[in-house]
Amino acid sequence: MSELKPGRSFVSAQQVAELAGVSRSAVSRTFTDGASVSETTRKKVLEAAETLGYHVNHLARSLIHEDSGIVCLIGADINTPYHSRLLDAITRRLQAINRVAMVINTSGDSDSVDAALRQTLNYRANATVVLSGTPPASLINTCINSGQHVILINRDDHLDGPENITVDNAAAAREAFHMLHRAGCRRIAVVSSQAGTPSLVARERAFEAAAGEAGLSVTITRAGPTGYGAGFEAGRLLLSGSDRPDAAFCVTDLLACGFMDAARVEFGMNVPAELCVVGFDDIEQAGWASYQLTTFRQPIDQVADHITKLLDSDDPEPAQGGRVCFHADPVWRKTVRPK
Amino acid sequence: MSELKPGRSFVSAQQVAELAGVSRSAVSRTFTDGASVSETTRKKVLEAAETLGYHVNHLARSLIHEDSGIVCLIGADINTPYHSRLLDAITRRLQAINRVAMVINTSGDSDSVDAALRQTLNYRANATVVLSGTPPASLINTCINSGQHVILINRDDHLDGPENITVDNAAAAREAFHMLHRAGCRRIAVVSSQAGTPSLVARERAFEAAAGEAGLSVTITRAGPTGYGAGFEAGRLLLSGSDRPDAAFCVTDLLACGFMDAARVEFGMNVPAELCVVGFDDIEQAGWASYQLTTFRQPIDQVADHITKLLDSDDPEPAQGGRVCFHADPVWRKTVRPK
DNA sequence: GCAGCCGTTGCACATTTGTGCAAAGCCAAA
DNA sequence: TTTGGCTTTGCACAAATGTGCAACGGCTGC
Repeated sequence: MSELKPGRSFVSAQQVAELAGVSRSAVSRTFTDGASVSETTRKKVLEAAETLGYHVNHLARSLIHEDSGIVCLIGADINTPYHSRLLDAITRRLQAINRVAMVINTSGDSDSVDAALRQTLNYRANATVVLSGTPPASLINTCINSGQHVILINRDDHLDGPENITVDNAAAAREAFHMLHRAGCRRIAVVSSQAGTPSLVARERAFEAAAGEAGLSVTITRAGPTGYGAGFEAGRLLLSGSDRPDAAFCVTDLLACGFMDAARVEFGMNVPAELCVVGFDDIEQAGWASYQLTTFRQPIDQVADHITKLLDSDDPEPAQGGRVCFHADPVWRKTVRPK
Repeated sequence: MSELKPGRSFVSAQQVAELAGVSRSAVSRTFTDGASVSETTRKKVLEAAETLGYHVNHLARSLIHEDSGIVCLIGADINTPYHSRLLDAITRRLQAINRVAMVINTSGDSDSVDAALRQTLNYRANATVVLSGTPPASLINTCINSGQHVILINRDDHLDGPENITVDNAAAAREAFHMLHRAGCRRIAVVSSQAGTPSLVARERAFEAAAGEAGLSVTITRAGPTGYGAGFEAGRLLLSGSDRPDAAFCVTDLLACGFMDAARVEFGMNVPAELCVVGFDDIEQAGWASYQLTTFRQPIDQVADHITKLLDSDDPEPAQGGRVCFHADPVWRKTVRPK
């Protein structure tokens, strides 16, 4: 008879079996879908499990199956509106398909992406979703060789091997330019950040190229990290000069909010009469009455759905790897003049 | 000789041992701190592990030690500024003490807190931190009996057993009243939500009580869930009447932002000249130039530090269970008239 | 050269679970 | 009653790891 002191550690199937008067196998089969147990023993086992507070040890279960049920989400800046919404959408869907999310926060030191990917491997995660940051290729290969899914979001590097989910930043940025151009804007600024993320760079480049095709040149300002403060600072710099821009494409809604606040509070400007603004992401604040920001909606639900499809083993027709690209649709609000 | 096809599954210590020409024990000891291995075999093992892409299986390791290194974070609305910041702070610190965070999102169905707590037990989590929601007492007891830490944040129920971390909502709400009262406000509204969370209720009650002591009565409006939209709606309702309030205590910054926007955009009111506003949480947006909201700062870092202290086994003097209460300090900005 | 000591190594067992295989039990039909 | 078939059950092994114990090797001091 095993020790039965209830106060210290987890209950094992052995203890349940002894209390129920059956073999440990019977306990195991009771908690395994599709296994053969008679109704009477099942009942005895469930009752014993209930009184002892037994819960199947998924760690041990994962030793046998190759499926741990764990999905690692690696990302930085998860306190940011866009990232936290993405995290919310993904975790919710993962639970719906019986996976559990392990979140690794790579804000802070730069080499922590390495450590994060190693954790992923240590815990035999079923898949790894990289929301931001640049993981070293060697570790990615280890993940894939070990049979893990690796899903990169908004990374244009690492072409082969991992599954890539991207947003068509270039198309949206071109569309942003034409929105502003059609509104009559000719002195257009681009407000970006010093982060240099592939997404942000793609938006800058495509916007600049579209402007070039229309015979316009743009000035790009990168006043700090991708956030409200950098947008505000960019506004202060750009609008204090003699030839103010009449429009700005902010590569992020947070930058746009900061930029608009600088324009209105520091310079008393009227948006969109004197200054048109277009953002990117469609964070919640973009819809607030103080901003009413015209922007592009990140296809967060589509991205999360696609991840689900990649990982759901019960899906009749699971999506296959490679590259997927979703479109970011414009959201018309009030920071661009109509017509 | 084990199968050595690299393309399918995880590498085991056995395979590393065979390649390095040592026993499996030597491999295990190489990756165990403080175990006795000679420098030469350690080197051979590390080299073999590197070429094969070996990573210690933490699941198997956790079978032996009782320490899985996993900490479950259970919460809803993680896309909200306050919750996402809390999540960010906690995950960051957990990694610093070699724990990994498993996030369970309980937005959605109401009974998902049960399921979340069961997951916690299934994965033998070292500890469970409940950020929001009301877990059933029976499951909490199972967690504690199994040797888990259970940490409840901002829950005033469940007094014994789990460790409680709370914020002194009542003191802050009283202070909020006196700030408004001293500013000369006499027709004060309380803007709350239909959520009925213990924190929110505590703020409402304490504010109302403080007003009562000063001989004032307040009207409480609950126009929807705890968010910008409900604050906006509350503003619309409260300010359209004939006797407008001259101040509002919003139990959340999000509500305050919505309320202010309604006041300014829908009614053209001037804050703080005609209307003083006090919020709670000190989310990032409270500091934006458009709001400059006077509010109370959630002691997020203190809470996260305390959790760390509770869980860090290396800590020389770990904090002991029971109840801890942190103070929410006022942050003076510009939505309350000075003097 | 030999005894003693210390660092290193391998064997075997422990952790918890799922499952193939064979035995056993049960029910019905002949 | 016996036989056949089907369900249920227990044994034993598998998964990957940590570790106590004993053995082994090498080094040093006498």
